[in-house]
Amino acid sequence: MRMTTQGDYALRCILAIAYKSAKGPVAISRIVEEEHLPSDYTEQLMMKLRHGKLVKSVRGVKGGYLLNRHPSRITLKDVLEAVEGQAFKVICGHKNGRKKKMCSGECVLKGVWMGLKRKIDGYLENKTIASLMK
Amino acid sequence: MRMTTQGDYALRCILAIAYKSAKGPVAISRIVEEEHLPSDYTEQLMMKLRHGKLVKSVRGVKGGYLLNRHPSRITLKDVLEAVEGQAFKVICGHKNGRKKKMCSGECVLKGVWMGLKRKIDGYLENKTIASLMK
DNA sequence: CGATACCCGATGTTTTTTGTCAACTATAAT
DNA sequence: ATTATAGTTGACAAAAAACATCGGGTATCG
Repeated sequence: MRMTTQGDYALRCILAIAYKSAKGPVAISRIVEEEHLPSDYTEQLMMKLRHGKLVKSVRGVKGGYLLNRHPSRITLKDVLEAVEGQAFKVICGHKNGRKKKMCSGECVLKGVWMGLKRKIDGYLENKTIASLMK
Repeated sequence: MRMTTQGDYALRCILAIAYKSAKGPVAISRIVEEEHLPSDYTEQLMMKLRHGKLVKSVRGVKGGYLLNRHPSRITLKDVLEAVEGQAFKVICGHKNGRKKKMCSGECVLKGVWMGLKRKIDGYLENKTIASLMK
């Protein structure tokens, strides 16, 4: 099990915007410089955050990104889901010949993994961008 | 964030051995058939479990694997660490030009990720093979 | 000795993750 | 209006991780 840099990057971006958007939109170029992130990749992530309604964009000169709601109403889970689909993906199953066969109800492990997922989701739901800013 | 099939497979194997080793060692061939796992790959995983001292092997005809300690003393974390190094790997950092620069102390996110790691490890430490057998 | 089953290193394939590129559109400032 | 800035979009490429296979070994039982 491992985390992805995607999630880490996305959180850095959101956090940077939360801190610096008081006087207008924050441009990707600025985030990228200050956080030392790969610029085109970051752009993609910002797109996902926008599609996930976590940020809104302003185009043109002086443009950039703003948070779409108050930092206290954006959880880490929201951010990770926006860029990764799910904060934690359970892949419980095995190959049976050629086709993948997912676990059925009787599978003990499925329960374990889902329990873990709940734990992880719970942790991430209870941390907001605002809570990281203190 | 996602889990790996490796971890899932390894747990299935350990569980299968726990259930079936009463009358002697359990062969990989048997586990592989009953659990529908890829056989050579499973062999690799069993090797890792052996190096991690979770199982012991018996060679030759009628050979196979046995648990190296009581199911109640093998946690899921033990198993995952044996095959994956760490149950949950934190990759907190970013590229700065060419060289990777890891987070320093001031990094807020590092704390978040480490907190999550603790949560995950805790969950996995508190589940034993025995507890899955009920 | 022969059949079984673990041992082990090397190699190959697939998928996911990470990163790059180029052409486009909207906006502000001049 | 023109130009520079900055987001939009989709396709592509590289790297890493995960998943899997292969082949030649060694130990043990019958």
